Parts: sequence; C-alpha cells; structure tokens
Amino acid sequence: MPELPEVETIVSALRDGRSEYHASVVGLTVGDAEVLWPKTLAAPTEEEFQTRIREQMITGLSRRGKFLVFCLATDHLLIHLRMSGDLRLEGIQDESGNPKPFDKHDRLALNFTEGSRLVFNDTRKFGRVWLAKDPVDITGNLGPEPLDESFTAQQFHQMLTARGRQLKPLLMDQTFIAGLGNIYTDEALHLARLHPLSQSSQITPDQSGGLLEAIRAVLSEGIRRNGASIDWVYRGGDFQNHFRAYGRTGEPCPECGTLIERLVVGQRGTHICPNCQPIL
DNA sequence: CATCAACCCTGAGAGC
DNA sequence: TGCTCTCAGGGTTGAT
Repeated sequence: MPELPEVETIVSALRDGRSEYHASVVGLTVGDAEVLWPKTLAAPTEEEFQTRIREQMITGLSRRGKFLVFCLATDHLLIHLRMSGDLRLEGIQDESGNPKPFDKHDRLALNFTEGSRLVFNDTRKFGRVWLAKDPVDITGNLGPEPLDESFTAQQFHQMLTARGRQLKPLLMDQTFIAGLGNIYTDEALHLARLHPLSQSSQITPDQSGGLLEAIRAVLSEGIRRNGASIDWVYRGGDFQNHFRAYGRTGEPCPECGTLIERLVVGQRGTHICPNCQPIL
C-alpha cells in the first residue's frame, strides 16, 4: 500500500529518471489522454480533462502527503495511488512500431508528444486523478508533513493533547498529519513504545517528542530502502524485510523477544509487542 | 468532536 | 481442478 515513503520513491524516481523509469517526465508534453476506467478521474469531467490537459508540458513533480503533484504549464495533475495504484513510463509503440496494448488493470494514460506515455495502473480501482488550477483545492485539508523540519515536537505535542482520540486512528488521519498509513503507523508506535489505543490527550511531552522522532525514523528508513513492497504490488523496495511489528503476528519482537500480537484498531489490522507497548 | 459501519473493488487464500 | 466464501486495505460518507 503506497504510503509516504513509497510515494516519495516513485516521485523522485519519476522526476530524476531513475530505477525502472529510465527517463524523467519533467519536460515532456502531453499530447492527449486516454481514460480507460472513468471513475479513476475524480475531477474535472472527462471531456474537460481531455481538452485542458492537451499540449501542457510537465514542469515539475512533487509530493504532498500521499499525493503525487505534477506541475503542468497552466494546471496541476494530482494522483492518489490508494491501495494498489502504480505508474509506468513506457513507449507508446513496441519494437515493431505497433501500438503497445494496455495491461489488464490500466486505468488512465497520458500520451506524450515525445513518444512515451505515463500509465496509471490500479488493480483495485480505488486510486484517483485530479486536474486542478490550484493543488491546494485538493490537498488543502491535509495535516503537516512529518518530515518538514519546521514542524516541531512542541507543535506535535500541542496537536496531540488538543484531541481526545486513540493514537493510531489519529496518526492515520490525513488531516491530522499527512502521509502515514497502516504500516508506518504500526512501525512508529512500536519504535516509540506506545500503545495504539492510548489516548492522545494523555501523552507526555517526552512521549510526543519520541513519537515524532520515531515517525521520522521509520519514514526515513522506508525512503532509504525505496519503500516497502507487499502483497503483489512490487516496485523494488525492500523495507518489508525490516518490519519491527507490522505483519509479524506470532514472531518475536526485535527488542525483547515477546511474540507480536495482532488486534483491530479503528477497523485496521494492528500489530504490537504487548511487552514494549503497554497500554497507558 | 469521537466512534463506528458501510462502501468502493479485486485477488489471494481457505474450505470444500 | 474449480467452486464459493471471506477478508484486507485508504479514504469518504453518513449515522450515532
């Protein structure tokens, strides 16, 4: 499931033309778009999308939370990969000069005038694409970026204690803090030795500081390892081989050897060490 | 404001 | 072999 580190990995590779993307998308000009699964396009209408995106050059690419933000000449293209979304950059034609057929779960494609295309593939059809003048229209309700150095432990503590919620659902709330999903939340809580059901209002300044450090540590490690590849969505990362708690039910905790337990918190499968993460 | 359930989808894995 | 059933998972929406 693409979370902040997976999106960051894709964004930086696509921008710099690294790994499976052998060229950068920056500088390419959109010829036309093909919408293969209409619900993928969140806004505007398909008709308006087609006419507006035509002849726009990609001038930059960045990330906000789990959104990819493509800066175009006069618009912004935003993509949220949700559960199973992925992006592919490939030639429009095969070696023989024939049009390359789409794969089974391809949902939307941008054909570039340079002869390549960017294909959005999404098995589960949860991913969405927007075209907007101002990206803030889409991302405006997101919380702060956890890796932003101007975001301080004092602010974080103030935010946590201002709310009365269970820690895990609060951390996964994108309007509270942007970019954390199920995997990195479990990993950060384990590293910070905090229980996912603990009340945010009860957290001490030290614990808030430790939690922010832990969030930054697991996100940074995820980015360094090019993200995690789990289920059948494989894109080259190897953070999945270094999980502390996530998906390790019945296996020993790396800190103390106690067996990792699975519980359900806020409708999400949750993994904890009952010894390292006592309930407050 | 917090919590909870339903919904959107598909493929994997279990059970038969 | 192949059928049916259950479930995960991010985010949105609506009910309590």
